[in-house]
Amino acid sequence: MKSTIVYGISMAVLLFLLKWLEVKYLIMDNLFELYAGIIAIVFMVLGAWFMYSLQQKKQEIAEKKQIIQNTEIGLSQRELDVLELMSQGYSNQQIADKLFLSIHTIKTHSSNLFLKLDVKNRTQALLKAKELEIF
Amino acid sequence: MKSTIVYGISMAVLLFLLKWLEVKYLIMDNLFELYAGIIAIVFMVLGAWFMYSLQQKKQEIAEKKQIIQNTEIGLSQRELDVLELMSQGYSNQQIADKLFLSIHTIKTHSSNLFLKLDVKNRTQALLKAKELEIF
DNA sequence: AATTCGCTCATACTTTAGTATGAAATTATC
DNA sequence: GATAATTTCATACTAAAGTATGAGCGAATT
Repeated sequence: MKSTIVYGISMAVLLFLLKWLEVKYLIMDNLFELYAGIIAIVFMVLGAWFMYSLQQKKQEIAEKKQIIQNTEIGLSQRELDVLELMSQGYSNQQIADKLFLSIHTIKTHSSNLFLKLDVKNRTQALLKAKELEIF
Repeated sequence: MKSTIVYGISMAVLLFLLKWLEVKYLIMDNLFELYAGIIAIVFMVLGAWFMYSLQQKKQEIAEKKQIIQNTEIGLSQRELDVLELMSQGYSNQQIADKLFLSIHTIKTHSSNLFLKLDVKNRTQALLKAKELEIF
């Protein structure tokens, strides 16, 4: 979508430049180097911009993947909350304090998400979350 | 260093193209669009290439940082061994089995590397190791 | 209305992790 | 060769993590 627009714009700019040159270069032949330089700069920027937008797309695709995998595993919202804090290195007690819950609740969510992720402890859960690109 | 060379080459290419054009465009005026297109393409590629090499440099700098920090923290070989297995989600007992050591030794190394990394538990150690890009 | 699901909390228990301390053997390092 | 750092193991302890089970509540679904 966006790349098509950019392509159209760049083509328009090129044609505009060429037409402008067609009119002018009979009068000022010696300024050709300047025009060539302008074209070079414009398209150098365009090239850089294309590279940039290409990587932006890569990121978007990666983010979409995350969402799909997130929903497929079937972690509930609270389980995701706990997993996120867990992945940041917090203890159960710290997670309980942050979420205003009892440590018992955190342990329940922990055990449940361990089952869903098919892991034995929080370290493995962290690795699995990273592997599945949940965050 | 490398960027200077690339800059020189690109300037040389530009000058070559311009000189070539100077000679030719008296004979074939109507092919100017072609030359402009060639310049555009060449510099588009150059722009993309610059963007690419710019990110390569970023990576190199990051990698150098890793090495410096690795050596500055001063983890011993055994501590690194334990940290590596720890970062792969293994329990102390499993690490002991893999390294043919007692679980007591693993705990000693663990405590020591926690002090050196300034962390409280293995989850935080894992994050720190990732942050410092030890592996 | 009944059922399912997610969230919460609790008790009781087992297992694992982590700390403190000491000590002996090995290996670098000066 | 003496000193310092590393590696290994041990005991004893505290703290945290993890499991099993049950139960109450509310919201959504059938």
